[in-house]
Amino acid sequence: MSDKPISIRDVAERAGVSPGTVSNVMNGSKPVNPALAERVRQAARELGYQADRAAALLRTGKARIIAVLVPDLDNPFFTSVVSAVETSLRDQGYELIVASSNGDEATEHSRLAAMLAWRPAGLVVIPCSDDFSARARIGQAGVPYVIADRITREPTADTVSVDNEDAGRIGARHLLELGHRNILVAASVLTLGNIRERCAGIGATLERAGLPPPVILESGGHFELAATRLSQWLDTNRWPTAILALTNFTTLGALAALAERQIGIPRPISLIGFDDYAWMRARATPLTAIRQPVTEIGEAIWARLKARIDGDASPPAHIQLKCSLEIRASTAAPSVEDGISTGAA
Amino acid sequence: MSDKPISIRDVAERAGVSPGTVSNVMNGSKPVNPALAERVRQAARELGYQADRAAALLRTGKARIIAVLVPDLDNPFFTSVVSAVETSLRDQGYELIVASSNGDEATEHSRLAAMLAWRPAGLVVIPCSDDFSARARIGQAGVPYVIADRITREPTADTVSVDNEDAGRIGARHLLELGHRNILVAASVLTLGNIRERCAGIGATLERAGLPPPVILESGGHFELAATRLSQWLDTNRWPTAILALTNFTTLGALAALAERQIGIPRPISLIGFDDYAWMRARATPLTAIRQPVTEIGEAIWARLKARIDGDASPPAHIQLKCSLEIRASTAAPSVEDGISTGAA
DNA sequence: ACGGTTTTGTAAATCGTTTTTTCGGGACGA
DNA sequence: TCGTCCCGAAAAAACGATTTACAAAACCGT
Repeated sequence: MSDKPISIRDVAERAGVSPGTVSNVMNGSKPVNPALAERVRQAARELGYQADRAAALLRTGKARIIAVLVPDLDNPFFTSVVSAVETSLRDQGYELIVASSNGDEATEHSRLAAMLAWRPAGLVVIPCSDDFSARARIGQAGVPYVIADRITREPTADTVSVDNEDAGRIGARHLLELGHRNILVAASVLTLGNIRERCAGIGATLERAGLPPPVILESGGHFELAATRLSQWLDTNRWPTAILALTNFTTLGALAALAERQIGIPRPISLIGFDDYAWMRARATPLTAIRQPVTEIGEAIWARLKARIDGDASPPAHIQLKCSLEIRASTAAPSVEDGISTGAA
Repeated sequence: MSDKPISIRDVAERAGVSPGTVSNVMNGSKPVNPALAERVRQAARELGYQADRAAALLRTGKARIIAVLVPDLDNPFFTSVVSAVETSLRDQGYELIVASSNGDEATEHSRLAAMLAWRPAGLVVIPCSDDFSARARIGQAGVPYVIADRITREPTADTVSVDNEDAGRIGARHLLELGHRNILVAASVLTLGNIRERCAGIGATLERAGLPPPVILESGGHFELAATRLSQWLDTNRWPTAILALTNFTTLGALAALAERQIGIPRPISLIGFDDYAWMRARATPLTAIRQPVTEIGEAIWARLKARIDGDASPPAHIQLKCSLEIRASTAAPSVEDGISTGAA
């Protein structure tokens, strides 16, 4: 419709001042006469002036943009983190640009490069693999960044994640207290540090109770894969009395496998899910779940990133938030014939 | 680390050419001597040059940015659309900036204004209400845009949505064929055009079968609200033989209400869900569902938007994609005492 | 009243790219 | 051989905001 977007010049002309003054009024970088300022604001309002952010960015070199790179935009955990970050940013005049690496390292590199070309003020990345090789590229660009979720103690960068070992511990402890001794851990992919840490937490808890390490089934990244792997496993092994899922997709995989075989929950098999979504509650037997505090994760990411953007130069922080156990109906003491009915640990 | 990002000048100097030539090599806007071009490319590679997109944007006036505004980044339907769009954009050198209006009209306005300040090449918006008042603002900015999902035949803009009436019809027809005569429709909010259209499709189908209009329960936007409203309704009314949910949240609400009361599915109550997610399948009784083709929606949005960006000036198109019915175990003929066991329509 | 300091707004430089214009040399025709 | 045309590359202008440098005016104390 309107062919020419209105520039600062138009506003200046209308208010009878110079462009520089308009800029000062809008950003408050220099004091200006209140009367003039009002005239400028008036003119800006009348024309519907919106500063061209590209021009501002070019001059100042700092965009009010935060780039977020996640492995998968269809995974509700990742999107909920994005959502939480977006909520935090919103009021502070920042914009969010997102991209998905699709779990692919090459894509991760190229998407990262593309986003960095905008010279964003900050970067949030959930890497798609453990050795986050794109790190070098970020460092070179000199952009403040926070690594979330997957990598927990990168020495050169801030990280925000949950306390994965503890998450494993609380799940394992709960099952142990119920009397379970034969636990199957449904892990997604063991090449991911956070998954390994969750396993470690489980293993340590079992060991302290004088039990052998748990059976860990690496069931893959997506739902379908997890479902078939778990199905196969159940068909070829003696059933456990409990399954402990380590991601939301493996939780779904376990549910699917159990449902397909018409295996009851919590008997003969108890199930602990990971993450906490509405669909876990909207069931005949609501799922006991290890809840990650997604909102707090988002807030922590933004708090850290904002501090860095504002010049904080303290050594890299490694924030770990605690998961909580939401106890519901999908876990119970094992049936007598299955469980070794010694009391709780 | 490296304090100064490398500019086109650095590349030009290293290759012994002028900045303009470098630009021509990179964008292919003008032919250059192959030997020179290679030297330039070499230099660019060595320095790791990445054009500053802000500067490019300032000059050309068109950013390779697509802005997406959705009502809620925690609703998997919206994020799956975002994801599908992102996938389509990725290879074409566009970036995605997202914002959530949180279902709030004021926020919708302000977020929209903020995003438009980047002068994006295109805009995708899922409005948070029917009378999409922010439309004027977009028109003024002269940015090509596509309205998705909620508004189906805005006269002045391209729209992409599903064929909501048909979605209602296929759900109703399925239930009718099974013999259901007492159907509860779990709508979210009737102020939304797409929901009203789905209801209309259901109503029309029932009417054609000589049946009275269905009971429509407006159960609200989030899961919790839907769950309590449905619970209350079930406690105070005679039970239907089937529930037809019109959004993924109301599907969850219905599941929760039924589970809480230990009401069986599909008997005494059948349930049709809306959208199709893994959690609908990973159940003892997998859910019959009306599936929206999210990937196709995303692709259609991008196709339309890309055409507009490239100058297509044809009259506004209103693309409607068909939903499909995924028949699973949650629907069955009503029990004899409940259903009027006349054959299918 | 005067010199000096502090405000207050303007003019101009600047950011890094793209694009238009200019320029120089080689090719071609007469 | 000279003039013209053409081509490829360099030079310069432009984009729109911010910011520095600067000029003018106001203000201060002695």
